[in-house]
Amino acid sequence: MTEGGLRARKRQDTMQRITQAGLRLFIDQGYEATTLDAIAAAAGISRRTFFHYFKSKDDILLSLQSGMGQGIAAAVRNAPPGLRPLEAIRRAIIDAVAEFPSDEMIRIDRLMRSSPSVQARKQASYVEHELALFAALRERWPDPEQELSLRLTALAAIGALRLSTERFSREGGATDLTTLLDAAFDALDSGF
Amino acid sequence: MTEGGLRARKRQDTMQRITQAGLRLFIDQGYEATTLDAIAAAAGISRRTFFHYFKSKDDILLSLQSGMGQGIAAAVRNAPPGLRPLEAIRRAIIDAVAEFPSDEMIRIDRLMRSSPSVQARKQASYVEHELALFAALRERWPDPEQELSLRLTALAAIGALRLSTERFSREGGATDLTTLLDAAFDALDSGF
DNA sequence: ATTAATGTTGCACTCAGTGCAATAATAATT
DNA sequence: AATTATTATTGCACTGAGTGCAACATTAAT
Repeated sequence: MTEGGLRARKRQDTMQRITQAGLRLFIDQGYEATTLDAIAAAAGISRRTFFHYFKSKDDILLSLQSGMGQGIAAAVRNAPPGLRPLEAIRRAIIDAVAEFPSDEMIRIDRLMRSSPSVQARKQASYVEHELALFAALRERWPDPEQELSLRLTALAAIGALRLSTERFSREGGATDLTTLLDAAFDALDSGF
Repeated sequence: MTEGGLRARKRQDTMQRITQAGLRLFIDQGYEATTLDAIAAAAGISRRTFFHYFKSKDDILLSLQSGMGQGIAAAVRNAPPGLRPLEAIRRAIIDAVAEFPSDEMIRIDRLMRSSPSVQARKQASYVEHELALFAALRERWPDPEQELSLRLTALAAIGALRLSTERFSREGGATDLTTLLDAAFDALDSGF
């Protein structure tokens, strides 16, 4: 899985340095107040090089959340038979979420809330998650008649994830994220 | 309702000039290729003054869609008794959407899709709509036990609106928006 | 008519992001 | 091991969005 090339290793290393330098500066000085020059300097690269690793300043934060959509979709694809879609998604999401350390999640979410543009792009990334999940659902339960329903299921499920994580980090982790997710999916189960 | 003051009238006038000039330029040259200088010049104001009317270039497009959330929420607040929340919302949304001329809606949506940052902020504005709708639902059906369910109802309903309008403009208006909305709400009615 | 409040503008500035061309580092080839 | 081809890094110069400030103009209030 891990490419042994020197290039790949260096690249991974640099990317991590950027992310860590960015996070530390964001936490210390605030997101908007942190310039790309500062991040690049702290990461030991030039300002210009930064843009070979990230397309924008926002992407530093966004990248930390980006793997989740694919993870959920993959888990749904491999869901055991006999489950309703919503139940398969519920398990996939709860598993995927368990990967992330709570305190980091809270810190990142706090940062995201501090910048309107990041906040907006975060919402857009949820839509990406919806689409990835929907694609997985179509493969697993192929039925042209039910496509709209599946699309809405994906929307509601990612929405449940969004509400739960939002409340989780707003409360500073007071309630267990799994508990919040269970409550949300129970509510979805009982319909509108 | 209409303030007779000269200031207010001038202000409204200028705002409209900006919006129209912006739209025309966006359509002609593309969103990204249109600079604020060009818009300001076309609207007969200075670049600096533009920022007294809009907080950003994105807001020109966003403002065209901004009234809807409040409209839906207001309609829900005044919904006739005896309706389930979802049914009240369905009617409110269908009414609100009927206000907007189809072709303009399609043109604006096309523009929004051309710019990642606008696209992102559009998703964020849907979240605002969700919250406005949720606030209205809480007033109309106050029940602390059901808050989560109402929050998810708002989420799913605005989601249905999002999917429907998205498909509507992607197809260039091939299917009537009301038809798409009815299908989406029917799907929501039958649960997951 | 005078004063107070608000709107408009220009200027100078910061910062994000991009294209380009030169240079340096790694990989592939013989 | 030396050479050649790829790919990464950097500096430079530029565009364009957005902000603070102070001067000036316009509308409103007295």
